[in-house]
Amino acid sequence: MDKVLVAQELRAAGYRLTRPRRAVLRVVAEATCPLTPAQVHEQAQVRYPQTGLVTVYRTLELLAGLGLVRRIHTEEGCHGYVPVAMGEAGHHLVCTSCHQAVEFPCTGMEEMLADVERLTGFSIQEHWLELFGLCPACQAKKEGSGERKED
Amino acid sequence: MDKVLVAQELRAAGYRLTRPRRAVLRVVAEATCPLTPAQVHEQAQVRYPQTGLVTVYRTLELLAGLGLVRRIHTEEGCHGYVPVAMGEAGHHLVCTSCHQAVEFPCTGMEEMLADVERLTGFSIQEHWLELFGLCPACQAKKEGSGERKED
DNA sequence: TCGCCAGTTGAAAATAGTTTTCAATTACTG
DNA sequence: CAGTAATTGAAAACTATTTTCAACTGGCGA
Repeated sequence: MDKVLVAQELRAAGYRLTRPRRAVLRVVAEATCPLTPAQVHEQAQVRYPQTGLVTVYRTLELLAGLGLVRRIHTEEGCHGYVPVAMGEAGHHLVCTSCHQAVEFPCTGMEEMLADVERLTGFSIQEHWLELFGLCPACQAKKEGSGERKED
Repeated sequence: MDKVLVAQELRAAGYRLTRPRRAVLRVVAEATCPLTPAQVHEQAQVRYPQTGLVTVYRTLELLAGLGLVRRIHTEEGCHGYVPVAMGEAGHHLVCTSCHQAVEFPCTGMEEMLADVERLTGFSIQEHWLELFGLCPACQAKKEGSGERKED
């Protein structure tokens, strides 16, 4: 998700492009794993030190409402935000060791949903799939350094 | 999930079977949709009025640790608990109108996971799939009474 | 360019959710 | 039935989030 584009969308929706918003925007856009509001705040202050935590909350809510970032729930840290590109279609694959999150090609989901609709009579509106596992780097790390670490 | 069996497992794990625990146990066992700690507390007080909220938290944590109830995250209400039977394998299908949650037959998940592992190099440990939609009853309700309601 | 002014901000206070502390209570054992 | 350690509830402590409000500022029009 390009930060400039996001900024334009903000403007287009009639919101001002302020310094703290820029900072928050950029932090989330560059995130590679879900960030809590507190983490976003900390990062945002690197770019614009006066940034207040309250503004971070407000901005994240705003961006989420516009669909420019995605709010997700994870086991540790209940509220997390990721760039839309990462959260699109409600899928993500999270490394349980380094916490990086990546998108993944999701094959066969349509059929599965159709099956479930057929079998249960529900009409499905949305789905949300999270996979947890070890990324290639962390797998290598564990094998390399003696199996012992459990994070 | 049979409440009696859960009670036995608790005992087997070396914990006492107290009145407030019984109450919490039973409430969660009979739940048909995810309950927040506060909701569990409210329900538990019907069965044992002195039940304290603190004990509810402690008991839910205990039961979750033993794998007797499952802690899940939903959009509204971040922490929710459901009977294991309902949360097994990390799937559930929730009605966005009446909030009932049901299990569903999950076809093709194995292959999908295998595909994702092949394509990303991750080794997947766990998955978690939530589907949101309208149950048959709520679909009928909406059609019947003039399309207007949005919950 | 300058000034206006509604949208936006940060600090502090308020609220909500969860955990810790601790003395009193209670389920289980003998 | 008594002893005792696990468990409890109330209150206090924390943490996360939202609201309030006076001060500030981005972007428009002159």
